[in-house]
Amino acid sequence: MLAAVLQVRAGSLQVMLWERAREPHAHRWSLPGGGLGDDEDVEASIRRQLAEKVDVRQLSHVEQLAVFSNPARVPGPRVVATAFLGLVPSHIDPLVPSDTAWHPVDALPATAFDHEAICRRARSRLASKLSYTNLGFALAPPEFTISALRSLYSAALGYKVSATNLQRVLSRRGLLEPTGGTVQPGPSGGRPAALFRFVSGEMRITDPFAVLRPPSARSLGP
Amino acid sequence: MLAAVLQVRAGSLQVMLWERAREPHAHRWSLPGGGLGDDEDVEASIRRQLAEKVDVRQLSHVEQLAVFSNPARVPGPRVVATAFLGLVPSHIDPLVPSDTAWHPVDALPATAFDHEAICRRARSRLASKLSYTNLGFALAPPEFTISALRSLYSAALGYKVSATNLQRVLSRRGLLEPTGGTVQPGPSGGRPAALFRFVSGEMRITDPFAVLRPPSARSLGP
DNA sequence: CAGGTTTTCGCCTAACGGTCGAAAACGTGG
DNA sequence: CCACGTTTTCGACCGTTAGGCGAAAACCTG
Repeated sequence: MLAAVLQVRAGSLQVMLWERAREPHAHRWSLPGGGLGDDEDVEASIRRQLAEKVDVRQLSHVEQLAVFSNPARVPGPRVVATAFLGLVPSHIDPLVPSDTAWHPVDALPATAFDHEAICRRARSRLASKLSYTNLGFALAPPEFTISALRSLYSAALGYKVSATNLQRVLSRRGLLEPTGGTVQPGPSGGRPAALFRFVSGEMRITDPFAVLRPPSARSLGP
Repeated sequence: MLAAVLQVRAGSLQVMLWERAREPHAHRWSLPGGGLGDDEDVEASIRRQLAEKVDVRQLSHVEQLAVFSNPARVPGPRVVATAFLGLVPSHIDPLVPSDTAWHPVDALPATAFDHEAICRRARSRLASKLSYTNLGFALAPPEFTISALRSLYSAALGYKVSATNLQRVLSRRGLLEPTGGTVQPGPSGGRPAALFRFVSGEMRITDPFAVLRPPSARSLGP
């Protein structure tokens, strides 16, 4: 039971790690996690484990990633880890214990065990799902401007995206909705930016390729 | 450690199940699987378990599906199951033990535990991946006609697909290649069908939405 | 009010998928 | 051996989508 909790912080995608005090792998950085209790499923368990590090109500999304089970992944007796991906919206700054800190995913410190591989999997899962789902809602605050959303996507994906296209694509899929409000421009001026929200907090997938879908089941309405 | 092994047989997507002889859930149908050994990872383990049912060399694809961990999913002490999706190409008819048989996924017999839910997950994963990867290679024989491929896709997806479109889409993505050979028409006549193959046996994904991809990283060639 | 900045919007083009119908290439029956 | 049915293949057309660009809108400062 391990979780890579990701958040866009200061313009880069970061992961929550804690520094191990004891062997094995003392002073290396490790993903939060722990053992499975008798009366809980893995989802409940990872939420319980994460509660020791952050307020779990701040987690906007949690999903299974994969099972890591190499017999040599940790020294000593074999430990099978079910890895999770967790997301925190960018407007929140969770209070974390003193042994815990955020690290940019493309500049990780020395990590324990196979946790770097798990982080890579989490990044890649997030990047994929940003493209064909509305998972962006889990990274973004309730309301945001298009340029703010653009920087979130850029940070999470690792490359620049076009604000024009981002807005058009998400709108056409029916995922984005204007709130009506606007935001005051910065000290350097500029047109006030309009505020948007994601239309629902549930996960919705836009079927990647309609390829061979029956005409009735097309992705969206007008 | 459980696997839903799927194959298109007689025009429908079917799953390999074995009939339980003993309690609990005697006479109900169950997915093959078993416990994890000390010196193997979960992939190796599920292949070892499946070897008791089929020749594992006939498995064209195996991947992790999800962890099923509801404390009440099986009676008695809690069992956490890592579920897998396995695929067998349609030209093979594996020899299976006498307690084992294939069942159409949309007409399952009485199943044991939560195995029906696992089958549903396997179906849905297969359907998704057929749309945005070249996973079709794992369902199809080495060479096939477009209409044969069309019926494979139709069976696996659960709805009719267009042969014209299937060929164009797969070709455009660079996944399909003509072998040059043709097939004799049936007794009722018709133009001889050309033979095709998938260009490589490895898994390749066609990125769903280029949405915000840098121009360089576009999906395909010329 | 002129110049700079940021956001928004419309237009153009290329690519993709859905559909249709014609043409190709075979068999069969008269 | 020729007309007909059958099956596959291919080209054409159309609507939708995404990428890119540039103009216009709306604000700031000096």
